Amino acid sequence: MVPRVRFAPSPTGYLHVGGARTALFNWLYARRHGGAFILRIEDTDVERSSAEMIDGILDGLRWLGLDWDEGPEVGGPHGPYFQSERLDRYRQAVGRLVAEGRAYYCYCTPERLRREREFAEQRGEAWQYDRTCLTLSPERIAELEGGGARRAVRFKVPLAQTAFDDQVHGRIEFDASHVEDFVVLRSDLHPTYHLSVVVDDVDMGITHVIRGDDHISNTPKHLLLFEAFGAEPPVFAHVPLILGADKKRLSKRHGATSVTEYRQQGYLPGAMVNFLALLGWSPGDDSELMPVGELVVRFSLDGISGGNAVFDTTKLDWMNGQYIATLPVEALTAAVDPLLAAADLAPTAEMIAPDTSTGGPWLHRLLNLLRPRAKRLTDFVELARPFLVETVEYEAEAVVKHLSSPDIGDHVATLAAALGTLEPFDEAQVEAMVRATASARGIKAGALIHATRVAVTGRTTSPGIFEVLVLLGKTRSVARLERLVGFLGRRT
RNA sequence: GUCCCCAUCGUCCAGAGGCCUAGGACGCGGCCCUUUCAAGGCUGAAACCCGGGUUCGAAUCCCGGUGGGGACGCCA
Repeated sequence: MVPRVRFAPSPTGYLHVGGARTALFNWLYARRHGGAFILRIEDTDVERSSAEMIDGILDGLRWLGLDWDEGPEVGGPHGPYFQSERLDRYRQAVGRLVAEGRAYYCYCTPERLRREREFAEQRGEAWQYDRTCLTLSPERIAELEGGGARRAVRFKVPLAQTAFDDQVHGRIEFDASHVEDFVVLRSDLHPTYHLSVVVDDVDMGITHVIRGDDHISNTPKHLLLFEAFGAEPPVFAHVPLILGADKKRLSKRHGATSVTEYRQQGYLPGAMVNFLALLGWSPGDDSELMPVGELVVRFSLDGISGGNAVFDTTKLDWMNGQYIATLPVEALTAAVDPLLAAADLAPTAEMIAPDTSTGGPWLHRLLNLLRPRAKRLTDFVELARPFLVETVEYEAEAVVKHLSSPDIGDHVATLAAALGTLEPFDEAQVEAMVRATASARGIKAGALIHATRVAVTGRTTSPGIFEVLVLLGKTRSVARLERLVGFLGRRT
């Protein structure tokens, strides 16, 4: 049997990291077993759904690389994949339930039900629908209908014991007496969630339902509906929830919760996928860094753990750094380029021109130098700034820390002169010259190096200074050293 | 309140009766490398929620407690 799984988001918000992980698990399962990953939009709540949210969710999935086999934009044999376009189907299914006596019309007003619930809550009790409308006399019904009363449809929950073998929790049993006669069709003729999921899962031939833990208590309702429709229920796997640092359900107040935000913050989709996969799942050994292809091969439902997981971005940062470290330089350049442009640091044509003598475009060499120092793509902007501006700004701290010695200007001037005639201008030669100059002037190499760093980057920190000098090239390096000499001269 | 799920280092996971003196990763401390910052290497501190069972033997099985989470809508 070819597995068919689905991700069924409700477009009432952006793609949440919890939703993204649910989608990922479904996708991994489908790809692992050569099955189909179906995307279905649960937009039956017209009040809260919007086209903008749908686009956001689709974008988020695409960014993560979770492609769907059936669903919006790609279509498929079981469409439509928007629940808002399947209303007739739901009404038909409900009609069948009513005809078979498995469901009944309910004329109770939402106000009355709400009051009942509030009373019960005040008494510290749970309240279940009292089945008022199950036993209405034909006369009373005629009266209500004649009066134009709005009616919803409720499922008549049978006296039963429901049970299922959850793939992550094992056997879970529920007594249906704890389930009230829930509404399946609202008075505005829109189906409720419970009805539409089951109808669609049956229609779309879903074999495995992988969803959040919060749906465990809904499962009995769904099981009852599958039974009422005479359909075989799918296999269920309820994955634990993602919590914030305070162990509360992850929400806005914990910081970024949508994948779009993480994208904007400079995270790589591969890192995000790897990180999310490890939240609540493990391959069974100590593997951590697994590209998506490996995740696909190793994914299994029984590797999903039962407890909730705290979303800790510290580890995500580390993982992102690992992915940045190994990203092909072309891809890295493409990812960083728009960020540089946005910061008014757009690389020039010469910077990206192929350079056979040095093994690659100048920009590639720069990014490779910066790479181990970046945790997020956005870090590259500040890291690269000194290399992409014409004149660097000297940070006050750097000036105080490394340019206080009275003779430092002379030392730098000497170095500038020496480097100006250096040939070839490569790392070994530059290093030898810097050290020789320091030695000849009777100062520590470190002192000269620090001053040089301030001259060429304006900062106290940078990649290795010899690499930096070579990358900048002789002309620019010397010019920057000389400019510092001028700066110091003016200062004193 | 009722029902359900869960419970190993601060965090994410490994562990499915003896392999556990409880392993890995992030983070944190130290050391090394070193011109700075990173990266990298080595290393240290850090946990089986509590109480009863079962068993020759329990982190692993059972029961209870406690704690955390979830669900109880004409939301999904």
